[in-house]
Amino acid sequence: MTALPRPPEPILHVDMDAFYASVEELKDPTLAGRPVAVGGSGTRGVVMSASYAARKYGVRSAMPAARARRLCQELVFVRPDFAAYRAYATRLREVLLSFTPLVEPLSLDEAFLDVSGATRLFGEPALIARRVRAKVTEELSLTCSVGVAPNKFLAKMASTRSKPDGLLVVPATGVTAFLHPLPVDALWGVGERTHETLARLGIRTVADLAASSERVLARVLGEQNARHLCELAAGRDDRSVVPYEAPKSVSHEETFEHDLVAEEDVLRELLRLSHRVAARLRKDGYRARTVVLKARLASFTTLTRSRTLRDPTDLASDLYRIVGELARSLPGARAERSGSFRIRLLGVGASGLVPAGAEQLALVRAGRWEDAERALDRIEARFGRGAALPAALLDPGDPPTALS
DNA sequence: TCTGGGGTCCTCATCCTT
DNA sequence: TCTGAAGGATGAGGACCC
Repeated sequence: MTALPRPPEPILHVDMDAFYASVEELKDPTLAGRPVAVGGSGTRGVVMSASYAARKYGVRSAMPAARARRLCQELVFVRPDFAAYRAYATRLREVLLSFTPLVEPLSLDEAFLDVSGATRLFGEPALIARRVRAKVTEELSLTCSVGVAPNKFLAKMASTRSKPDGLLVVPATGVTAFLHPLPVDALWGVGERTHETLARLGIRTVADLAASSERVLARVLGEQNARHLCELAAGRDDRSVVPYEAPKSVSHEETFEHDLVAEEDVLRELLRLSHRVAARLRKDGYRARTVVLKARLASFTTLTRSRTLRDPTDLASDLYRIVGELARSLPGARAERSGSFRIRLLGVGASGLVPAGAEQLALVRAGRWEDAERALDRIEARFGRGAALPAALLDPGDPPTALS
């Protein structure tokens, strides 16, 4: 059997419609058709996902919760349930893998597919896209939008333009006609800042960008960005669909309902975040060489500090020791007790990841800490997060709780 | 208007080694 | 031994994505 030639539009981008909000509507059918926003818990929240009924009022993701409430009085706010979203994402992945093994998840709710090897079995890419949409609806009771195009960037642009519940094919012969009339900020990678910069140069559409000099763009955007944007404006993107990529970093961060002022509060939160990051590293089988502290002050200034270790670690005690030192060295940290150093967000990150098995022979580790933290992992695996905590994270007012 | 959480990638500055 | 250039590693910050 001879292989079929590679089709001119072999890449699909599958994007679920209002994913988190739609899952919430499935969990609670009384929400169906009502304006729903996921996120926005507390006074400092933002909207993570809005149902299409909410979008009619102008509610958008990343919008502050207070503003969303002003736009839509009947808006129903739901706390995010990531366990449910992950469960649906797993089912979505199974559906996509039933068409091709070349599935590259981009986030919980979207993925690229390279279907060039699947046409003999399932037909032309556009037909595969229709089948994917039907099967997603059948298996998950959710809708998705699909873009079909010669490359990943164009497929992504196509799915965005087809939302909600749509399908758009960008033929290899129609790339310029599809791309050039679009506003330049429709391009992947052009956010608010770049949009402003381009507008100052009189660049408003993709056609304007395509007609611009790369040297002029490089002066204002940097060489790499300029080259990248010129490639996109021409519809070129040679990245292939990569089914699995190892993570490059792991982090946890939290914005507090009330700013932290006292040093002991900051350290307690750092300890908690260190345990979450370390548990994640151990669960995924990585150790980190670089430890990162992130702090956002009340002024919204964000500071990051990092330190690279000689020996990689997956222990919270190591992460905590380092982020604690980094926190104490922040400018203004000494003024904490006077109340002038207020922290709205703290984050702990780990990068420079290496597989945990790769350097175990080189390790002479503090055995007791490692044993203790692995015991915490086992208890959490059995009884859920927070079932066991380091003593420093217990509220002194809490009575001891028995596991039942 | 008042800004989440978890990521990736890029730029620029600085330090260190060759 | 000193000096300067080049290049890699590291650290900080910013922009962007969903």
